[in-house]
Amino acid sequence: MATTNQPGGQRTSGGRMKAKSSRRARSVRTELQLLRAACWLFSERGFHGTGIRDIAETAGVAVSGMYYYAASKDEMLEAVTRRVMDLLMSSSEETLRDIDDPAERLVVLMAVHVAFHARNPRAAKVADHEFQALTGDAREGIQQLRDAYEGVWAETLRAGVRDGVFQDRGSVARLALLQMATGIAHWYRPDGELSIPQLCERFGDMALSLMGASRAGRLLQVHDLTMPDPDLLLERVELSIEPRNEPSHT
Amino acid sequence: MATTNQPGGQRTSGGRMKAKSSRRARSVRTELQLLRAACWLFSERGFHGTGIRDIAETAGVAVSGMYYYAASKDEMLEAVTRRVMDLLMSSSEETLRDIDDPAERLVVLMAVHVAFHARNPRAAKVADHEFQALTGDAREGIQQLRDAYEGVWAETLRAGVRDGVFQDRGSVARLALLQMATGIAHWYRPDGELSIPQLCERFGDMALSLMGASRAGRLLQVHDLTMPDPDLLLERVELSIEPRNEPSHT
DNA sequence: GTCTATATTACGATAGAC
DNA sequence: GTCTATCGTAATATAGAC
Repeated sequence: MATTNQPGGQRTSGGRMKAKSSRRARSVRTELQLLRAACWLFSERGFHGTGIRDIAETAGVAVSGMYYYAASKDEMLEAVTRRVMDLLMSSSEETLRDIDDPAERLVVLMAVHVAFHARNPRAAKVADHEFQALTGDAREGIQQLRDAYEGVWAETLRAGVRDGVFQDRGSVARLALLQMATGIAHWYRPDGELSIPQLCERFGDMALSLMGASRAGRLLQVHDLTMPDPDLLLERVELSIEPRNEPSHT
Repeated sequence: MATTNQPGGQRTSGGRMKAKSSRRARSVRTELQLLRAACWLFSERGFHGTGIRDIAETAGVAVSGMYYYAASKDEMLEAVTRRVMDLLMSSSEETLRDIDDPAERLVVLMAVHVAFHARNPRAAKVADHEFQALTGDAREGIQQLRDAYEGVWAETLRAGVRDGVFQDRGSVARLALLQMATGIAHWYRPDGELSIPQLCERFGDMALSLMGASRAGRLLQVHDLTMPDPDLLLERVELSIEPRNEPSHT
């Protein structure tokens, strides 16, 4: 997860802010603080509602210092969003590995999605709502990531319908499932009535209910299925740029 | 729905932009065009991403002409949002009148919510996502309307749980139900696979499934219940400020 | 790597003529 | 009621010293 920090080291990137052709090394710490500040502020005030002065001040650097790490405000938004989508995708695929049963795949997908959104609400909100402020290639790239992620859900639902485990509720079902879980980023609080594992189970149950999941004429519940280990799950959805506390600079 | 337009007429307001102590009358047509332009642009680019020049140009008036109708950009956002919440609330209450059964109340609430969001996606997006750009009293006022609306849902679910018709899934269920239907504003297209009445029925079924709605040991479906007349429903959710087509000025 | 200082444009809002 | 013209500020981004 940590990037190399050797002088002159070429980073292959893929989610990080663009490497300029500079001979100097970059401070990993500063880069992280900038992304965290951007993540926090974009989620709190929106992309257009956030000024580069706000980001720089929150991160504790001068405005021009920011431009050593990112070529523009847009690039910071892209960096935050791409990290979210990358981790969401990779943690899903990793957790789905070796699971074939459609019902189990659905509750796993839901558990990853729920855990991610509860654990990284700020970053998730940015990726879900602010990414549309991007334009051109950046937006297209993010859109492809989103499509790929939704594709995994679509395949899982289709397989379940084919096997007769799920009712066929069309693509509407996928959109409804994703939307209801994504909303968690807006209201989840660590001191709420449910812990993250409990939230995963409840949303798993709701997903199975919503798809009318049944086997041998009996309705399925999460309780009947094998769930991923909660600790492992929480570890997999850990995102480094999620702001840990309200920044004191503000 | 139409406001009086007599010179010097005092408007009691309640959702409209503030009446200044002006002796001149206001053009209802211009006011509507301004709100429509604001609605369109706020939904497309976000509140902070929209300039007053954009709004004025789209509405076909000079920038200063706008300020004859609204004291600030904030006030326009408040006006749009308040109209959304007012209509959502009033159409729900009207359609719920004389319906006591919790399961029927749930599918009616869902039908109104779905129809509203499919029919007025731009306005709904503004009310759902941009209202947080408001500050102070304006924000508090809108928040109260939202709380009141969610309260109707909460009561309905609680009654259903009390009667043993719904499973108890806590407040999480309410949030999930609202969220999944609200998402319609993001993806619904009039030329999609489902018409609005069909969408209402499908979401009604999903809501019943999600709540595990059953009576006499048999799972409930919308098909088993009385639904409001689709035409009447669509008429009730008609919002005057929803932009009808993409503005040509842009 | 990070800073101070500044260029340049866009923003929200207003004054005052008609 | 709607316009043209403009004010003052804040925005993004860059130049160049250290």
